[in-house]
Amino acid sequence: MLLSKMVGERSKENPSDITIKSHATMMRGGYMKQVANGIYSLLPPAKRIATKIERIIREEMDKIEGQEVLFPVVMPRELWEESGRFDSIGGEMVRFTDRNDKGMVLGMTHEEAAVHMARNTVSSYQQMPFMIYQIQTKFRDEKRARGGLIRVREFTMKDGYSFHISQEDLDKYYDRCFAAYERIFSRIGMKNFISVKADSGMMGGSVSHEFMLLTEIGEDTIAICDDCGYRANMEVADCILNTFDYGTDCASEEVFTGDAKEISQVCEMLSIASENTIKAVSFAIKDDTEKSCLVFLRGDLEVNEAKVKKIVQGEILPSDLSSSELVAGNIGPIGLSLKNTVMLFDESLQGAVNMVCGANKADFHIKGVNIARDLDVKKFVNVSKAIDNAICPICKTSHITLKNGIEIGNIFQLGTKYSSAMKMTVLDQNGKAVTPIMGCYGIGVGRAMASVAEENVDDRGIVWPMSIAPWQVSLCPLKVNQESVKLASDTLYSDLQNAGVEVLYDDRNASPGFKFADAELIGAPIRLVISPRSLETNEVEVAFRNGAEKEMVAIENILSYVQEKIATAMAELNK
RNA sequence: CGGGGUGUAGCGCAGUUUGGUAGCGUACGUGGUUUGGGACCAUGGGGCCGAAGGUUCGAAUCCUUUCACCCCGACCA
Repeated sequence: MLLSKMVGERSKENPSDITIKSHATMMRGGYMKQVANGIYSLLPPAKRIATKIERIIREEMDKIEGQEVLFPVVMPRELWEESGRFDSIGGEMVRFTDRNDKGMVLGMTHEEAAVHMARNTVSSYQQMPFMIYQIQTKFRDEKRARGGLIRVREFTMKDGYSFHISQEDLDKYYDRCFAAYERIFSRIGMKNFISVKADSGMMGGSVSHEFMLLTEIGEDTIAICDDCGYRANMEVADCILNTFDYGTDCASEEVFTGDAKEISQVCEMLSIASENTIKAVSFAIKDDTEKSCLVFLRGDLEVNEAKVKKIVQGEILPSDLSSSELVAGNIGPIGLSLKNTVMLFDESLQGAVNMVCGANKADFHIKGVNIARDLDVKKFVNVSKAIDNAICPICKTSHITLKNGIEIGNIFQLGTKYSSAMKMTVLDQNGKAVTPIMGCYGIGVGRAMASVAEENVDDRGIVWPMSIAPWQVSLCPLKVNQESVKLASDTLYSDLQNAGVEVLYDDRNASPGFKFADAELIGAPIRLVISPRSLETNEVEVAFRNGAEKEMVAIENILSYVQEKIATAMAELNK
C-alpha cells in the first residue's frame, strides 16, 4: 500500500482524554476512530491486524474440527425466551421491536442461535461431537465502556459451541480447545498470558477457564500461587488466612461506640485490629422482595459477591436498610433473629475469639465475642474475597499474590443448560433420545489486538509481532525526488509485492525523521531504507522495529533476505 | 445509575473571570528552498465556539435546559 494514499491521519500528539498508553498510541497512529462511546471504526492498519488475528483463530479452530458458520446479529426474542435469558439478562442486551411490533434482540452471545441451528439438523450420536463457530459482531450495551478496544460495546468475537453425548467427551474436547487457545495467543505474539479458573456467571455451567493477559491496566484481579500453579479469578479465588493472634478469650460485654460505624472507626475507637471485628453486609435478592441476605465475615475481609450469588441462587443487590429493623453500622449476629433472611457466616470467623461486633442498637458494639461460645452457627461458608499474600488453598504452603489482568478469552462447560431449555435431543446408540452436553469458547478479536498492543507499545508506537503486523515491511526511500532513489525503491516495492511480502511504501517526499516516525507508529517489524547514500554501495538499510541491530544488505539480495527474516520470525511465533 | 471533568478548525489548545466582528500551534492546499530522526520561507483554504431557548443594541463569554465525551465508582462473559 502507498502511504500517501492511506486513509487515516497520524499525529504527533496523543489524544488528550485517553489514559491507556496503547490506546492513545493507536488513536495517534490512525488505527481507529471513535464513533460513539465504546464504538469504533477500524482504519486500514487495525483492520489488517484484526484480519490476521481472525485468520490465526480460524486455522486453530479448523484444526480441532471446528466448522465455521454465521449466526444472525438480530434475533427474535422468542429464541431468548426459550432459554430463559430474555428475562434474566439485564440492560446489556439491546431489545427493540421491528415494524410489525415483533420483539427482537441484538446478539450479545449466540448460545441460543447455536442450539437453534443444531437442533433438528443433527439427530444422531453418529454426527457427534461437533463444534460450530463464527467470527462476528456482538453488541453489549455496557454501562461503562472504557480503555479503547479493551472494553467496548460493539466488538468482533469468535464464539464457538460444541455438542457432546457424554461428559467424558466434552472433557476431552474442552482440553483440546484449551490447547488451541494457548496456540492462538502464542501465535498472535502474546507473551505474558495465563489461564485461570473462573466463574461461569451468566453463561451457566460449572467448569470454566479464562485466559488472561497479566498487565497493570487489567480490570480483573487474579490470585496466583507461583509455587503450585494455582490461578483463579477473584470471583472464585480461595485462600487460607494467615494465622492471627486474636488475644485472650474473655467474657462479652457491650461497649459504647457512638458514631463509630465503619470497621475502621470502631477499630480506632477501641484500639483493635480489623481482624478482631465482625463485619456485617446486607444484600437484597433481586426479584424477591420478601427475602434478603445478611453476610458476616471478619472485618479485614470483603464479601465476594459472586460466591454469595451462588449460595442464594440469585442476583444480589446492595440493600436499602432504611426500612429495615437492622441498625446500619451496628449490625451484629448476637441475639439477631430475622425472618426471611439468609444469614451467612464466612469461614474466616470459625473459631475466632475476642471479637467485636455490632450490638444491633445505635451507638453500641459488643466486645469479647467468642464465635463458638456465643453463636450457634450451623455451617460456615466461604463468601469472602481472597487477599494478597494469604496462604495458597491448594499447596497450603506458599502464598498467593493478586495481579491484574485483561480477559482475552474464555471457555466454558455449559452442560445441558441451553440444550435442555431449548429441547434439543439426539438419538444415542440405543435409539434413546438424549440431551447433548455443550461447551462454549470465546475470544474477542479487538481485545486481543489491544492486548498485544498494550504488551508491545513503546514511546514511538507499537512493535507488532510479525504474525499480526499490519505490514511486514515499511519501505522508506529518502530523497524520493532523486531519480535513482525513486527508481530503486519503485522496483523494490514491486519485487516485494510480487513475492507476496506485505509492504507499506512511504512514497511521500518528506524528511527522514517524519517518515521514520510514521513507520514506527505503524510498527512494521522490518524497515527498509533506500537513500542516495545507500545506493552508493548498491545497498538497502534494514532496521528492525524490535530494536535489533541495523544491517546493510546488497540490493540484489534484499528480497531473499527479507523473506528469510519473515520466515524466521513466523517460525518463532508458531513454535 | 452516583461523583468529578471537558465540549472553540482533522488533532492539541488559548480566549469565558470583566459581553464588542474567532485566535495560536500542528495537520492540509499552492510556489520555492530543503532532506539520515517529526525542515524552512511565502501564501491560502477550513469553525453558527456541542445543541436549544433566554437576557442584551450586541453572547464563545451571562442565565436556563439539554446532549455528547472522558475519568472514578456501581455493574458486567
